[in-house]
Amino acid sequence: MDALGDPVRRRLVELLADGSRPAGDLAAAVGVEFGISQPAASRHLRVLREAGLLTAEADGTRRLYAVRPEALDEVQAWLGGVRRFWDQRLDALGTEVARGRRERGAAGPATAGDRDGDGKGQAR
Amino acid sequence: MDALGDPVRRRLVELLADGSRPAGDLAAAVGVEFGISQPAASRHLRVLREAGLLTAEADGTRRLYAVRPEALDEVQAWLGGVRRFWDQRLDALGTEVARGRRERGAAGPATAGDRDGDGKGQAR
DNA sequence: GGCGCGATTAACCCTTGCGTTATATAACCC
DNA sequence: GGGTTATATAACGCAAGGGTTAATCGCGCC
Repeated sequence: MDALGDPVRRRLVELLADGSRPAGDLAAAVGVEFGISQPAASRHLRVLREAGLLTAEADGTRRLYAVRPEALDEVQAWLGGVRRFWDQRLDALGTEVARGRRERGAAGPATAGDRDGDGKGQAR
Repeated sequence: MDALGDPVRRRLVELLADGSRPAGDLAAAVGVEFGISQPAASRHLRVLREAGLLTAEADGTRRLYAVRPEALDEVQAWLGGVRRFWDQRLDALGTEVARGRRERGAAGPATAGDRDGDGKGQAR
């Protein structure tokens, strides 16, 4: 999660949200968006790889990067741990916010659906 | 989310997961855990506050800190956006995939560097 | 009012991290 | 083999972040 503290790296992960892409592709994207060079992007990829967030698969002369879902599970698990208290508190208020949340495990795999809006009437 | 890139700050958020606590309390906790001084902790709190992750409420001579749930919503939203692709992929294959993936990793945990064949069809 | 305590801010140092340019490695193509 | 392309590494400078100690602010208390 330390690796996600950098906007460039977050962007790289975002770019890989829809599937794997070659390093050069990614480097070009963040290069134009952040104005950084190819080696810089390469090192960001390295950091993400070593942090376990991405995987690199050699494909001829290219390297295909992809996100490692398990890593995202860990992030989500951490987030869930922190949110537990507040979520149940909102529950007690009778809000339906947490209605959709039925994660039974710590890092429930089926997590896509439990995203609700933040329309909580926290009048505080 | 940049603010969460620091382990001390993540720990502070964790400490506030169960409710609000005074600054001195938090400073003592991370102070003993990370071996940092009280002013250092105070500045971390400041960063988190300015990042919108925490709120501070004056209580006499103390300052009660608490997490701001909306901020966590944003993080979760980002995560959801990135996970969309794989989640729907897992959904399509059924939840068994996640379980099967786990069982297949019986020989070795699939958390470290185990890149199992996630035959991803290029969605581009 | 003066004092003590909790907390933040100021001033400063020093390490970390990110950026750059230049160079190395490796696969493909002729 | 020689050249080209794709990616990674090396070497290095510089700005930023985080740590410390010392000083400041605010509030409660005697």
